[in-house]
Amino acid sequence: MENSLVDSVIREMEQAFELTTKLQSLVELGNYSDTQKESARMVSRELLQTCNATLSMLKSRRTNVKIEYGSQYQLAPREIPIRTDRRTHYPRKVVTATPYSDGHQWRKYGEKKINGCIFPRSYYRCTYSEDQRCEAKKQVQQQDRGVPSLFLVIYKEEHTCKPMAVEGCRSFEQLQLPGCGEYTCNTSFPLTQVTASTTPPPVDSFSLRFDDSEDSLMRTAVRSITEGTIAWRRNDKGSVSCSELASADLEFLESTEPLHPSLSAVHDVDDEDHSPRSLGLDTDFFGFDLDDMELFGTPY
DNA sequence: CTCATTTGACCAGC
DNA sequence: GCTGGTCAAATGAG
Repeated sequence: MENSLVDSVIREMEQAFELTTKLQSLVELGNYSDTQKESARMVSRELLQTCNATLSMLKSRRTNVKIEYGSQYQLAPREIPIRTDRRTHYPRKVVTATPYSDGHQWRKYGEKKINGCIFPRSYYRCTYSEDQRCEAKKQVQQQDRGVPSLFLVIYKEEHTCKPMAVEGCRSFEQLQLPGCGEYTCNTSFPLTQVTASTTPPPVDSFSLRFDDSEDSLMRTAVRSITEGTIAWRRNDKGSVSCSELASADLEFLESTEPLHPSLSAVHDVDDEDHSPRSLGLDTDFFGFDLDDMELFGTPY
């Protein structure tokens, strides 16, 4: 695809991304039943997922295309820093509600009843263990307690394979919240997915919402962003990307389990009309790292 | 027919 | 001998 056309499609998709986020906010604020809100949430998540997947594909294509000097849509390819996993120590223990959707493909090779546990332990190895000599393995064991069901996942050995795209899987750039635990976060967000095609309004605060699937309550933690904690980058086309948010201490206003699978990271902003709106990034947590007390998930 | 899962057998470490 | 991890034949789904 021609580079300028790719850029045009990217801008349209970014617009769709932003509009979906806006729609999501409107639904949350609107006078709808819980069922209607849940349905809307599901649809908007699907939309954001689709936008994100399309954007990822387009951007990866664009970076491979030589940008012609003087092109109408000349844009420096946005650098999307490839985050290396700091959790390189193995085995790595994770408690998650979604043990089977971690972005990799696994093949089960055994199951064992473990002493003192109600549920058996399942043993998986990477689907590409033979094809690509990938040594990655994991053990999955449902916890005896926990509603909804929680699973202890022990990862052994790092993936060395290059997995094929899995239908329905989200992009795997990780959104990490180092130091999470006791409902207090010291965040360092690689918010590379948050973009806005319009001139950015000033950012006033940053909030995290845990979408509690148990009682459908939205619990919010809000903390003002202090000087120097956020880096909004504008380019000469007026688009903006938030690349990093460092050292914003967050404390949750209400006690809630940190293990629920959905989290929204929302930047509350005021635009020129001083009407609040949000630039959002939703994340499905698929794990809670017991070793590092670290939440991680995938933005979409 | 192919491939993934299931499940009992086997093995190593303690 | 017990326990946890892996193997491999049987089974099932598509």
